[in-house]
Amino acid sequence: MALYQENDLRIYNSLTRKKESFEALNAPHLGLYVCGPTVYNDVHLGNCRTFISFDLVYRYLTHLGYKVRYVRNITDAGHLENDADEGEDKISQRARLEKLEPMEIVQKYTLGFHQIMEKFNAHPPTIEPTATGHIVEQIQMIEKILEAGLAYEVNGSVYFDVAKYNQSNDYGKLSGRKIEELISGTRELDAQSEKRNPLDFAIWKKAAPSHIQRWQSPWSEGFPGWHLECSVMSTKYLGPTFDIHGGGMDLKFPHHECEIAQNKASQGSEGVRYWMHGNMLTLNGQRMSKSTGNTLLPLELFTGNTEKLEKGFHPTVVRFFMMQAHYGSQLDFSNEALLAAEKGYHKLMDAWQKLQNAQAGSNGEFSVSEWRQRCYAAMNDDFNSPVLIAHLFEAVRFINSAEGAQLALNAKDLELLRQTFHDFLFDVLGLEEISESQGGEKLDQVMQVLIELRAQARADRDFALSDAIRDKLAAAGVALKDGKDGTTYTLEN
RNA sequence: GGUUCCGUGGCCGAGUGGCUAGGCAGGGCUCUGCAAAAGCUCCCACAGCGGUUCGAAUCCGCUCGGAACCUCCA
Repeated sequence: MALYQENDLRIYNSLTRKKESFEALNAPHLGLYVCGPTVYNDVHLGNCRTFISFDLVYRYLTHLGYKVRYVRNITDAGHLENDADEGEDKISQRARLEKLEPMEIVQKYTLGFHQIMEKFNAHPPTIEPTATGHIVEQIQMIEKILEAGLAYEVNGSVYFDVAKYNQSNDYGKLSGRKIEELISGTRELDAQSEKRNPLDFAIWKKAAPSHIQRWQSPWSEGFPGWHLECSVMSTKYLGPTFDIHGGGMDLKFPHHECEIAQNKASQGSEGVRYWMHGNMLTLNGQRMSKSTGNTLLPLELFTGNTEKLEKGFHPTVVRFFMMQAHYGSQLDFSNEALLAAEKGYHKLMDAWQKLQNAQAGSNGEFSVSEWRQRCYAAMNDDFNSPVLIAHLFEAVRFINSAEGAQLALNAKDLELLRQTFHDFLFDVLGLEEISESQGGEKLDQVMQVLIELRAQARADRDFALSDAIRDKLAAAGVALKDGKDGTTYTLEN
């Protein structure tokens, strides 16, 4: 029996605003779509949080035994900065600034994005389609929407007719908006616009003469609307109805709302059964955003090469920090919070080291099977990683309380504890052990020599010598810890 | 202005009606030659004001404060 059959996973569905029991459409197969980045710029930490959140989702679903097809797109077709008819798209703008071809920009920042996600130990999606690789399919979807009478062409551009769609559908159901309120909230439609209604959105845009990325279509030489690619690629790879669609909270409106409308208009079904939204990462209480410049780049964070931090942090520590908050909550980023997370991370990993070397004893108070159930219950409750981590720390306390290497567990329970701890720490949370010694085995051997010499000095009660060894090593960034089973060392990073 | 959400102990952050996570920091104790590490333990909080209830951080109302979205952004 697969794990997913014995676990009642509940997911907060943005569409219904409730936690719902998750039922896969075609178990064990499961379709997951996540909106990926627009690759015109370095990916910032806020972007990363969303992808790390959904990496947790992907990992847990996989752990439960689902065969997940995980699709995450790369937006590599330039889209306009705003709804104005003229203007330069972001990729072209960047290409001009860097004196590169648009596709060089795309390549450069796609590679950079992949490198960063790898550092965070985020699994790549199983399919990573690009918008420019699916122009034909996008044109086909536009044709279907036109056939359905829910779009209109003006001067080579095609717009989705939101008002008409809303006559028989509920535009705004995902984000809780009413079309009347949206209309009253918009500025007057300016005379230049080709749109019949300010809420209408472009699904094909005729390219201005200066626009570099352009494709031939039945309507004009131009480029697809931004919202279209996700509708097209999710249905192409996951089918007209699929399990989970994720993305950042900021994409709920209008992007995801438009996706629903496009799906319904082109195929009659809305496509997505469970909508999940990751919340924003804030910096100094404000959202990180490429356009406002309130950002922190992952590399700045890793190296500490920024005024916002005292020091650098290992990617897995940052990941741990993020895992200590629920994906649906806003998380504020600060130097202090990271320092606290770093210490907690080491405590967790030290316990894992001890657990690996632990030996079985006789059964005590700690019930591994009950504890294990609590770990699953935490994750089943809408991927509640902070509660899972709290449970892991319960196990840490138990592990640390052992006399010597022997735990108060029989061999079978010890193995179950080890296995469960490992599964959640590494497979589900996706944490990694920071390799302690960059010096590798050589350093380890040298350290063993020093530790033995110091142990001898202490046995001889030559504390001046033993303390000198300890102090000088500390000054060199190597901390000695005298435990019950001898001395170990850790390196400061 | 509209829509959504949040306000938890020194800090971060879970928790949707009673059983009051967890991490970091701080106090005490144990261990240790000393220190660190580790363990035990203490600090029992829920923006404010009303209301519902036998009982509320948790439900309702109001006030104050903050965030996201309503224009490209994860």
